Amino acid sequence: MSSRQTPGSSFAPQTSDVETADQSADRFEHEALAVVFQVRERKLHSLLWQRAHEPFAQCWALPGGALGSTERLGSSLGRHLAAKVDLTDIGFLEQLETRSDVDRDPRGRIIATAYIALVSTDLNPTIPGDTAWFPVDDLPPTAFDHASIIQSGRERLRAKLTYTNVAYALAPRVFTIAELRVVYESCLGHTISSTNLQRVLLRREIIESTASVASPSSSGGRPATIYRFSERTLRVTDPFAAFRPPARSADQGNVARS
Amino acid sequence: MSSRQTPGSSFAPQTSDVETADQSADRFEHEALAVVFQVRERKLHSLLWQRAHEPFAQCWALPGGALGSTERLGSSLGRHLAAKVDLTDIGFLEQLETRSDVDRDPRGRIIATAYIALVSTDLNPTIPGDTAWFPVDDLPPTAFDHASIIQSGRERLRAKLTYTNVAYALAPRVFTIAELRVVYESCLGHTISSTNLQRVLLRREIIESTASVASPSSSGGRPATIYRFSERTLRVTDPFAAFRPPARSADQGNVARS
DNA sequence: GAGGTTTTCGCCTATCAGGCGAAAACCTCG
DNA sequence: CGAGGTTTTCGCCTGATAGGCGAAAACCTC
Repeated sequence: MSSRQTPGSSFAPQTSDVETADQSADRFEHEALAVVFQVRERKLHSLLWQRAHEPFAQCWALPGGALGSTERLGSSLGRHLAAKVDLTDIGFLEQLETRSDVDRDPRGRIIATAYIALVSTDLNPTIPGDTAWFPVDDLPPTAFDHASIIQSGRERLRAKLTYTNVAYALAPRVFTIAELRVVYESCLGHTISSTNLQRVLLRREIIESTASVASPSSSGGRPATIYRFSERTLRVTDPFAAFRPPARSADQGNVARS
Repeated sequence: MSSRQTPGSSFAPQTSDVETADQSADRFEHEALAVVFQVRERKLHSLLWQRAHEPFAQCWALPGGALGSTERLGSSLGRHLAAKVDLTDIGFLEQLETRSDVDRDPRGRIIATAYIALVSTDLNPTIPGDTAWFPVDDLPPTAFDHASIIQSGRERLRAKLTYTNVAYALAPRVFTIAELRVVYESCLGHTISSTNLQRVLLRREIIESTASVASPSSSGGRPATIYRFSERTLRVTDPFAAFRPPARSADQGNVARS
């Protein structure tokens, strides 16, 4: 995460000035990669693609591809994903990090910018024969630095679940608390109580109940209320950060005053 | 922050396969940029560099430079910074984001990866004549998309101050609460009480008191205790995220169904 | 020593996460 | 149709944390 370093060592100032960087600039191949997350069978999965040739033949790699000269990284990734998966809509796409290690690719110098993509649990896109979903806790042999990128993605997702409403992109449009609980548990990697999940998300106004209730399953039990996300765009709902700005100006009358 | 987009539109699947991306790959110039933050005179400043030639002549730009073929982005940035500023040590350097807009640079296609660099308040590096510190709230005309990058950096810094100990890279090695307060207020953009600042940082064990006290200033007043940061590497001290793992200290709460 | 200044500490409150158990609302089986 | 089981939902409680306010501490100058 925190890529620290010690530039204390004196770098030899180069003769080339930034102003004249265009004289004979190095150029690099650049690829966009996607860590596509989806919760399947109570586990967080990532979409991988099996390489046919060297290097890393038979190993599994993140989907993505080379950046074209007329496109941005985001749309390049959308293009490559569309060519591989019939994902009509990816609920969330966010830049993760850029890897520039000189030897990260044996074929040569290729810089990679990774994105996080989230797919709703109610989608099951048809994928080519050389791609598959893998539980992030049980990955096959992976190519390049992709395992490390997936790990970065997991941590980012985990953190964002706790202080934003990103889960809207992982959960179906409507859901019960029990269903949403599976999504959160799969991503966070530990159990959470549905009681607390409901309370926190309702208090933060991340989710809201609809009028309808779920048809009770054959196992009996009280039918669950159907909920939906109040907003389907990323919102930071961080009621917990310290050092908040001073209390607002004259606030509107609070009702509950027992 | 949240780079959303709508990949719902159907991308035309391209004929080129990822496997054969090396047939005639596009190559791009790549530059590393630094948003160098320092608190000076109670305001958050950023180090900028005035361009002499077109495009954006006379405008101010982020320091940085072209990536070389044998270096990673991080060390490339260290090299360019060392050539421009005599910063013996930058306390913190973290990748921010990569900009790939096709027309972000009129000279041609240049991809830029921005970093955040933090400089301690007790340093006053000598800088070349064409560089200067500017308050981030009062920036001069800026070049390219650099103003927007600075904005991203501010938000990242602001967020990280509230749930990590990054402030160690902005504050001097030892300090009083009053001095540290200036750092926090400058970055956060609003006043905070020194009482609360001290309590929160002590409880989180981000800072610790030393034996010594400050020599009282001429204005009188009780001499302040000298504090230091307990650690000088990034640590997330987020006592506030929701959905924490169950309190069991014995077993790690895995998703194993109860 | 009196008065002013700055820091530090204790007391208090509000808010939030989270545990626990009871009540609600459904099922199936006898 | 009622008893017992299941799942969801809600209320009550606790503990931890952010933060406001004021008093006490520790220094200065006059």
